[in-house]
Amino acid sequence: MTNKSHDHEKAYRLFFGSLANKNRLEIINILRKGKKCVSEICQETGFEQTMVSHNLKRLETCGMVFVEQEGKHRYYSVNQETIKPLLEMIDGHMKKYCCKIVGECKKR
Amino acid sequence: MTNKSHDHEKAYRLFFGSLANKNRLEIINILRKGKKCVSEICQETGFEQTMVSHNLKRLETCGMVFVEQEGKHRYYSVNQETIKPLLEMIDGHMKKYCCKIVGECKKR
DNA sequence: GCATCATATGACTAATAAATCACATGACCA
DNA sequence: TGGTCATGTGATTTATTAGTCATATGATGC
Repeated sequence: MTNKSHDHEKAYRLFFGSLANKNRLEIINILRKGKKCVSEICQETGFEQTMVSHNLKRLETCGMVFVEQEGKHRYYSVNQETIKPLLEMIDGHMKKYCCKIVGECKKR
Repeated sequence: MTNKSHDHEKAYRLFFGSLANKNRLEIINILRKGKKCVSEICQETGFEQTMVSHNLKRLETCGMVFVEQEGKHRYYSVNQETIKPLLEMIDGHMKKYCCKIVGECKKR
């Protein structure tokens, strides 16, 4: 296939992979409640700063969160236009299928 | 935290992880175009049957696809109610951010 | 310009997930 | 009931990803 479709596929993979991770999931769920800077996220989660930064970068790369500098702090917030409704929609799906998923996993 | 919230988190992780993979992404995009059985998917993609089955199982576990038996064949189809609109919404996000994502990746 | 606080980055190791291989099951028909 | 076609499953190997450590950058105030 062309390079373009390869890039395209890679971007999708990166996008989904961004939330296929316990820590990033926790971070984005905190940000859903409102804008936060790195150190606030560290405090709220107990995570290491470097790990939080790495993960925020990934979320930012994928267009899931935006960042703005305020003095020495950098405030992160979820993309309200696309990601907020998307996450809500996924919550809807999960309301229906979460039990099933958990159940199937436990079988193994 | 409780077991319940742990399960919850695990289900989300599994859900997102399901599409964070080149092959499953290709499979679900084929299914978006219509119901297909395993061997048809193999033909269209050139993938091994066992790999396709493993991946379909994962998609099915997450409620992304449904399966129905027809003779010796098993036909898989995307969940029209929740997953179809979800994928369309993500396509919308990607239309805006795909270039950014690809770009950021290439820097490294 | 230097100290310090907040955050980012790169390289490496550790953890996780995916593909493959060998085999099992299940439907159908002779 | 035995053969074969379609698909599923478990175990192992291989590949990918994430977290950590050490260090860099960047803003602020003295």
